[in-house]
Order: sequence, then C-alpha cells, then structure tokens
Amino acid sequence: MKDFKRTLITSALPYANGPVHIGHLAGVYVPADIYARYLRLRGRDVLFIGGSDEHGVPITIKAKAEGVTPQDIVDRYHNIIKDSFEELGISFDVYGRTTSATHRRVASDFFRRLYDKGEFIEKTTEQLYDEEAGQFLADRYVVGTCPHCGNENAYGDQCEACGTSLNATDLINPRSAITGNTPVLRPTSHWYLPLDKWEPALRQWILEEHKEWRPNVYGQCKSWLDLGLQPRAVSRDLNWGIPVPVEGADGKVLYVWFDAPIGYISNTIDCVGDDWEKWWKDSDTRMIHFIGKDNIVFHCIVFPAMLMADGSYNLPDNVPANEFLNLEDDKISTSRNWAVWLHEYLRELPNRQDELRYVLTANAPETRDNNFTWADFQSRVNSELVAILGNFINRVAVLLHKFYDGTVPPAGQLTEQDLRIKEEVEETVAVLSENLENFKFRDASKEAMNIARIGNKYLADSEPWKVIKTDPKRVETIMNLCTQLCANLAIAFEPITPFAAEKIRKTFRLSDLTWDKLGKFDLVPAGTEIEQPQLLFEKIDDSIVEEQVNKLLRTKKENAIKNWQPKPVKPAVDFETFEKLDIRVGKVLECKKVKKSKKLLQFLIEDGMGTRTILSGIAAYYAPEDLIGKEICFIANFEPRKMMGIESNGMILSAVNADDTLTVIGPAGPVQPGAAVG
RNA sequence: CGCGGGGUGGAGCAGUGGUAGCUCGUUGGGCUCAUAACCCAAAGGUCGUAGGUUCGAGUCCUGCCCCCGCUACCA
Repeated sequence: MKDFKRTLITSALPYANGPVHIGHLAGVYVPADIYARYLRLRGRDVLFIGGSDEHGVPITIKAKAEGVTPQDIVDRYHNIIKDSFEELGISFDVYGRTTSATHRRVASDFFRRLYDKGEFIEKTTEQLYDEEAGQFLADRYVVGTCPHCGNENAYGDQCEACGTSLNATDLINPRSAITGNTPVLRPTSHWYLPLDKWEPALRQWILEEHKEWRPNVYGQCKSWLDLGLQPRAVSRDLNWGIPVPVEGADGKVLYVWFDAPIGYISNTIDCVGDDWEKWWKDSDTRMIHFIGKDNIVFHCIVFPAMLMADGSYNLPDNVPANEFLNLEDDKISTSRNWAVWLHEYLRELPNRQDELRYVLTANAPETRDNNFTWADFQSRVNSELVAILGNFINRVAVLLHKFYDGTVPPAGQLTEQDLRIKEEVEETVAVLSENLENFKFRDASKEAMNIARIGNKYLADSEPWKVIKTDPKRVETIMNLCTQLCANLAIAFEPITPFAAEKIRKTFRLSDLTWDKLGKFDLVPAGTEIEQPQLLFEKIDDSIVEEQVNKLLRTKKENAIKNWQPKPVKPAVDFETFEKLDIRVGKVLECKKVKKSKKLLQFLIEDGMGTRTILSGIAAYYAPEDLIGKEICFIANFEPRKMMGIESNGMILSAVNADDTLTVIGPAGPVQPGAAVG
C-alpha cells in the first residue's frame, strides 16, 4: 500500500432541513470521528471536513409551509446540527455550510471550469410545471394515477403500490404535491454531465484498482457500471441554490448533488486557506469519504466523474459506507419523527456523550442494517462501559489509594503471570490498530474493551487484596501493572469515548498520549500521585429507558392518528333490520365510577318514561361529573346485562377515535328525553 | 421486472470450503478490592427454505420466501 503523507477525511454533509439523528451518527459521523482521532493519535496529518448541505427543493418547500425563507430554515438547522456535533465531540477541523460565500464561489467556478472545457451537454426536455407554485416539479412532487396498477397516489418516480419505476410524465391525471393543481408541460433546458464518457475510467479505477472496498460499496458500483451510465442533469429550475454561472441561465441553479460534494472542497478552503490544494491535488494525500449506503453512487460514481472531468483532483482512496440503523425494529424516518434526535438526546441524557458513541460503535451497521433499541443501549452501558471499563479503572484507583495513599508503587520482578498479561495486551493492541486501519470500528471497540477485561481478570487472578497481607512486595508489582493498563485504556478509548479517556488521563496524570505508547508498560512512572477516583460512567436507570421508550410510543400514536383511515363499511342491511334497534336520546341524571372497575361508568338516564341504569366502558376517557346533564344517544332495547354486580339496561353510543379513545354521541340540539333516533 | 446488501443459539452481531464464534442475557460456582460490580463453568444453533457441486458447505451454484437499499424527506 502506498505511503501517504496526509489524510483528508470527509463526512457526508447532513441536509439542513432537520436535525441529525442516531442513524446519521452511526452511519457517518461517529466512525469518521473515530478514524480522525485515531490518525491524529498516530501523529498523522489529518483534516476532518464537515458541513451542512443547504440547497435543494425540500428546503424551499419546508420554508413555504412554515411561511419563512429558506435561509431561515437552513440557519436554524445548521446551528442545531453544528452545536450538537460539537457537544458530542465530533472533532471536525471545520464545519461549514453550502450557503457560504466561499462555497458559492468555489461551486460556481467548478461548474464554469467544466463548462469552459466542454464537459457538459446542453439538452432541452419537457418537464411538468406548477403554474401556481411557479416552479418545475421534481419527480417526487408529482402525484397521479399509476398507469400499471391504477393506484391513485403514485409518485412521479415510482408507484409504491406496485413498485414500478415511472417517469412523472407517465402518470395519468398528474397533480402537484405542492398545490394539488394539474401541472403543465413546459420545455426547459439543462446541462448534463455525461457519466457514460467516464465509464471506462471509473470501471478501471473501482473494479480493478479498489477491490479492497467493502462488498456493499464495490457491489453497488459494479451494478451501476454494468447497467451502463447515463448523462445526469447538473442544473435545476429553482430560485434557491447557486446560480448557474452561464449567460442566459436565469432561474437555474446547480443541482444539489453537484453542489453538495463541492462543499467538501469549499469547507477545506475555509479551514486552511490557500493551502487547500495540497489536500485535494497532491498525490501524497489520501481522501476517505464517510457516508451512508444511500450515498454510494454519488461518492463513488458521480463525484469522481466530476473530479475526473476537472482533471486536477485526487479520487477517494476508500469510501467506507455503512448500512442503515433501525430504531426499535422500525426504519428511522424524519417525516414520521421516528428517530432519536441528537440535540434531544444531549438534553435529555446530559453528559452521556460517550455512552452514545460507544453503543453506536459497538453495534455499528458496518455489514448490514442493524437495530438500535433502548434496552440494548442500557445493557451495553451498564454491563460493558460501567461494569467492565469503568469498574476496572475505579478498582485500580481505589486500591492505589487504599494501599499506597494514591502513589503509584514501583514494579519489581515480573512473574510469568505478569508477562502473559503484557503479551495479551500487546496482541490485543495489534488487533485494535489493524481494525481501525481497516475501518472495522465495531471490532475495534471490542478489542479496546478486551484490555479492560484482561485487567479485571488479572485482578481476580492475582488477588492483591489478599496478597497484601502476606507479600506486600508482590502487590506493588501487581498495582503498577494495573496502573499501566489504565493508561493503555486511556489511549485505546480516546477515539471511541474521548470524554472518558480524558477523565482517565487526568486521574492518572498522563500527559501527551500517542498511539505508539499503546501496549507499553512504563506510561505512568512509579511515585506518581494519582487523583481521587471519579466514576467514568454511571448506570442507566430503568426509568430513563422507560421514558425514552414512552416517547417513541407517543410518536407511534401520533402517527397512527395522522395516518388514520375510516373502517370499511359493513355489508348492507335492510330497513327492517335497522328498525329492530331502538335508539333513543336520554339525559344523564347521575354518573359515577363503578367501584373496583377500571373501565366502567354507571349512568342514571332520564328516558322520558322514567329512569334507567346503564353501564358504559368509558371511564378512561371521561370524568363522571363532566357528563352529568348531557344528552346522549343509547340503545334502549338491548338485553339487560349484569356487570360488576350491576344490571345495565342499554348501551351508550360512542365514536371510536383514531387512537382508540371514545367520544360519547349526543344530539346536535335540544331534544326531549326518550325521543327515538331513526 | 432489475440490480446491490442481508436472513447464523433468547437478543444484538462476527464468520467468503475443513471440528459453528463474540457480546449481552440465562443457570451453577468462585471472589468480596470495585458503581450488587469482577472471575470461572455450563446450557442453548439441523447457520431463511428446497435442491445441486464437493471427500467435505454457514461459506460455492440454482430455484423460492422474507427484510433493507438503489429510486429527489431521510445516513
């Protein structure tokens, strides 16, 4: 493998129409940060680039829906995202945005350079236009009847009922998803990047020269290349974005996928200034893109084709794309609010950044879609971070204070047991480094944890709390080695859990930590006075898990209400059948809870002929006193039925809501008690 | 329809031809320095399904079933 002088790490630009959630973190930002921190510990020259992607149609639609400007939307989310990343310890060297002046210039120049070289094709096509909204409609924003299966709510790119891929112009009775109007066809011209021109070069570069890429990435690329690449439009008719820098291109902007990856370049420039070219064009620089699987095509095919078209840039050396993370067995979804949002997590579980980083790493979707559950989160925190790592550090610190007043004792003659421990640590550390080099962060977290496991076992086997009574000299050696293990843990965990690593570093008064010290046993000199132990992690209480799960259940419920559909109508009945039911209006004279019953309310109803008692299972939805005096509808000729020892003479009618709550039905105006309903 | 990824003990995941692993959980034991934490041991899988190749298949081939993605909300 080539020996590179420096590494440029990019992480996918989060789209600024919402905050980031655990899926983004597990897929992109946590692994990217681990890698960046690891390389820095190795003393390698690293630049870690992040930023918000702030253009595109969805942002304009969200802005319109909220009655604010697109800039308001992106300002809001850019700040939320930026702050929450920082609080989680994502160590970007720069976190920029695609609405910056630098980016506007860089993206514009990039387009212009390719334009001047003749790298684009200009084509005119007919596209659907919404006259009221005053804009061309992206495929996804056209809804209509599917020509294959007749589904009336097919999207312009695909019918979700039958799965057929469509063109927006195929739809029968197309309508705009924005205004509901019928769109019209209008000619419009756009610039296309001929990906087909770069196909042979891409094929050679990926399929021949990068067989080491992850199978999911390699396979996806091969699939696209084998299908044959088509020219892709790089401009759009929109008033939000970077204007196409060509005469007569009024009302046209760069398409987001063209604009966004250039953001990596502009953010680099904002970070290092004139020095930026060495990070992008010097052949001694290696570029790594961290992305999620949905971005593979853009980062492996489209962006490299753009870079090839320019001709002066490096291509990525690796693109370690992750699969997706599910949440409690359901696909994470922004629109359904099915997510754990980072900014909310940080607020609701304060000072638990490392816990999230660790859990998302230990269960990272590196080879396939994985599942995040709060139960698993609790289990990993409590039985791994607290019980294995935190506990070991604490045991050592407590014993040092107990035996030596906090002063690290010298190591004496090493026994066979000690030598074996050193050897095990060396082996573990070697595997850890190899995992990190190969983007296997899940395995890396396991190996790092194994160092703490070795420590716990060493303590259990050597029993210093017993030996101190018979052979205090031996205990000095044991405790010295344990101290060195703690120092090793501070290094090994820095990329994954930097906050905990910092605590260990402080407790044991470690100064500069570098990766080459890992596996060494002379990191803390004898005589060092360590600080009082502080707990690295605290257990996650059941109530925290419960609260988070309830929050998700509430979301589910809200979604159920939003997506509620009336039940299908039952088979027809004749009038006589209907007439058999005697529905009356009655007035509630009394209403009280039935003792020992959770559901039942007991009513005394004035029915025009006298009074009757009716029981109804609506106690969960009404306070009894709220119903007194109300007029309600009930079935008068139901057979009497005893419940909880009380006879019920009829049935009070209620409507069943979307969330299964009940609302009692009554007349819309004053009615005589006993009046028949029919 | 297609293409890519996946379907492995209770849960979450490794494992690209040669005795089926890891973490958690469960059960039993040990220890008591430690945040009832730690250490040891055991139980638990016909590796989606039906065929095939092979001396030998979770691992290769074929059919089928299911999940996810490519498809302009979203990693």
